[in-house]
Amino acid sequence: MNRRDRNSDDLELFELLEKLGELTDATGIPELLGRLLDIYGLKTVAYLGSGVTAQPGQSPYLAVTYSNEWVDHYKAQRFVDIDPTVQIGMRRMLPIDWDELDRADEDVRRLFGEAKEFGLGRRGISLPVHGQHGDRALVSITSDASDRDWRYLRLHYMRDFQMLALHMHQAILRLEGKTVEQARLSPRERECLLWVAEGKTAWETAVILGLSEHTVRCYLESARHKLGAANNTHAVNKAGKVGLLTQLP
Amino acid sequence: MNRRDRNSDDLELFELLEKLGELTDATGIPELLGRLLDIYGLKTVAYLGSGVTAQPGQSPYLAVTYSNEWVDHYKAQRFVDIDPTVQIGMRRMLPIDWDELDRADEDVRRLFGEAKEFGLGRRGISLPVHGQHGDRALVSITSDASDRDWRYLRLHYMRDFQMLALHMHQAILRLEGKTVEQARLSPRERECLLWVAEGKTAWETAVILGLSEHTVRCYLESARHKLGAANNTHAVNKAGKVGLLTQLP
DNA sequence: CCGGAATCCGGTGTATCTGCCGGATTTACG
DNA sequence: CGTAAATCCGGCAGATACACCGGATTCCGG
Repeated sequence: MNRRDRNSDDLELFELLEKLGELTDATGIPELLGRLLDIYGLKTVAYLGSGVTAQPGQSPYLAVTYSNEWVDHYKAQRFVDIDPTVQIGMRRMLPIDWDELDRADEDVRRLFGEAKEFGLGRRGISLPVHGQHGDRALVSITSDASDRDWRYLRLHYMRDFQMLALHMHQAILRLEGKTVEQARLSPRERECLLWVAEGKTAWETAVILGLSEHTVRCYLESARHKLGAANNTHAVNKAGKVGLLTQLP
Repeated sequence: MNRRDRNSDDLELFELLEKLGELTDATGIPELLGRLLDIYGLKTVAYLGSGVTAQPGQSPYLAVTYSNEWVDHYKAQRFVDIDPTVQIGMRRMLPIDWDELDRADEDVRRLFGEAKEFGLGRRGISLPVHGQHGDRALVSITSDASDRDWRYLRLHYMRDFQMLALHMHQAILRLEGKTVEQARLSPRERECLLWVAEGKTAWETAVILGLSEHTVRCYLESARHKLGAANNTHAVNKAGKVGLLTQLP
């Protein structure tokens, strides 16, 4: 693959980031992924998000340039359970080069073998993304670059896609409506909920804040109503997801 | 400031990342921060980490190139409570340019005014980092670049420091020996906790999962013990922070 | 073969939560 | 000047959570 001029790539990167921030619905995502393939000379790009949708226990969010055949085959074979890029990648912070993965397992070698047949590149990188409340994503790219090029390219891929992955995750969170309906809690309501989230009872919270237990209960009730929560546990979960409980040092 | 050759900067970046990965004790950090100032022509660099030490409720981890006077003054004035770079930066995913911050507040203007007197640059960016276990960090850089240069530089700073911030955080986690005592919940425990987090009662959860109410209570009790939580609310909060409620099966 | 973990089920007494009733003052905003 | 929101306080009945007691089978690895 020919190395392109760095600065022209840079411009395209920043334009793409801007586009990601301006997306208004999910239909634009495949086109953006396609442009990534062109700009960086990649074989495939994939986004796998977990905890980005509102409902629990939902299947993960998927946006890929893979063929439908590969996606179907992957699902049918339950590859996700053994795929080291997912199993390892989702449990670390730094990006990982697929060359570093352990391929001792028979099933794993089969996975990579079949992946190649379905059009994935020989080289790959997966970049983990960590959101604010347990939401996570994994952006994986593959390439057919030569060994010599790869040594050089992988570092630049890691750098650019670290940004791209983050912005992509943010965009998808936004599109999935995770950032809307930000309920506004009063300081006292937030404070009470904060201590309840730490496992304190209403009585303990009252002592901590120097209030009557009944007052604390009232604040909690109010907070539940504002958040549309069925109980304190639900309220803590909802508030936590939108960053209302992020207490600072 | 003169723009340096991109590729030479790139090499230095990747060397720095490697050095960060090889650090064996915290004494090497100030030197690394100093090199960042040289390489990127910055005025200051600062790392603020929360939840990186083993014990909870500890004071945040700080590694800065600021003068001691500024750090002392900042603490004495309790600036952290009003500092928008911290208040906003710690609550978002994407980096933020200090120019975008709201400076309507009188105290905020005083903060930025005094910061300049103590040697911080006129321009700044803060980059949030999210770890796997609810740990967070904020890497802030300042510069005295001209308006024209800044427009160009900020994007490249954001890109390089996105990586640097991540690796810096990872290095500090490693040096602080942050034990990954990630509680391991059984699938059933996780499932029960998931529905309780959605506001369901034990009885409702039992119906959803096709179990007896008592069994659900047992799983929840077990989950509480594993997580060291005082009650279900506490357990949901703890599990949510570390992604136990959103991760793949 | 044995220990541990995961999957299930039942009961009981007490603590806590939740919803709903009532009241109050202060502050901010149009 | 009225209205709304935030800050506080009290009580009560029923639902729910919590801890601690007991039991069971299955599966996996040492």
